[in-house]
Amino acid sequence: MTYSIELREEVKKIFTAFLKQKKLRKTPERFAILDEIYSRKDHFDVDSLYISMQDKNYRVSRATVYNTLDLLVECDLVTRHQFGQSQSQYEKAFGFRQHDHLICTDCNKVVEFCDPRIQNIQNTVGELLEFEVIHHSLLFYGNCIKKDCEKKAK
Amino acid sequence: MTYSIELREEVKKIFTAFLKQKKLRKTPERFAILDEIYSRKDHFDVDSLYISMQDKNYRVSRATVYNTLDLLVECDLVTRHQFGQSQSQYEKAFGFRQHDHLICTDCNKVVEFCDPRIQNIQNTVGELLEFEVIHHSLLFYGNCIKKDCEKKAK
DNA sequence: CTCGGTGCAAAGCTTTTGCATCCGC
DNA sequence: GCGGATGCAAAAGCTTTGCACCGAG
Repeated sequence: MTYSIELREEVKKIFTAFLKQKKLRKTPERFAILDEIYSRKDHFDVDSLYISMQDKNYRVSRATVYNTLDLLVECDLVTRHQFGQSQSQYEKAFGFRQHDHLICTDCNKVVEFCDPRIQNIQNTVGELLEFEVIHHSLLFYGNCIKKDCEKKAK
Repeated sequence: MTYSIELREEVKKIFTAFLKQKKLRKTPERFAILDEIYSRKDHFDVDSLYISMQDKNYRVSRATVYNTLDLLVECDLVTRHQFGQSQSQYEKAFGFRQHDHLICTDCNKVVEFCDPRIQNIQNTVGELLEFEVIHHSLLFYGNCIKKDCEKKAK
């Protein structure tokens, strides 16, 4: 759909502007990684992103993936999450409304939700404790009820 | 203060009951680790806990610390947090009201706060998405305003 | 006495770093 | 052409695992 293509063009412009402002180079690797991320629907970890790119015969090193992800997080095109304990999860962040996550501790499924009341809490807390809150992370952990939840074997 | 001692006794009873129920052994190491955790005021990571115990001439291995922490998390006497990206942070969890955290991205200071409205959100979301929410983690990231915040050198 | 728990060190995994080469500017 | 960026592999950090020995039940 054209919407998606327009979005990806806009995202490229934002990244280009960011790189220019930071006096960094517009390398093909950086844009290939950005493109791959925005072609994905969901959360992903570094390794699956890396492997996807290998599969498409676009050879980038893990080091470059990590490096580029840092830049994309810095310019708010990508969000970093810490759902489990081990590796970081990432997610595209532009053009999608802010949301939080519900994690099933049995099947590890991640479901998104959105509740405007979080903003109120953020405002209250920031004011009360004299903090300027930039962003937040709200995770609910629990179990799917009557859903296709299959407990993962340990 | 006596309160604290009573609390620690109660915590030991809970852990003992948990171990019994799970048919696990009540080893001195396990209780030494529990005791060390409940003598601490704040959040801590595995390594600082390990070092504290070495300093007090109580020799436990890192493996035992990890193992015991897993048990303590399982029986809800300890909470595991993922504030940054690297290692897990832990915190005693019994006898202290549930709270969430505000993290300064400049100086890494962690401040606690408590807002009952989170419970409402949890209820709504759980009902709406048919999840049984067991626990949550709400993190606000931002900067201290007019406080003793010193940007950490990179 | 049994077998779960511990300590130690080695292995595992994710992420970072060093260095030679490459290429955007 | 210069200096930043990449790729590769090696190193670093946190956590887990394997194995022999120890000690709680």
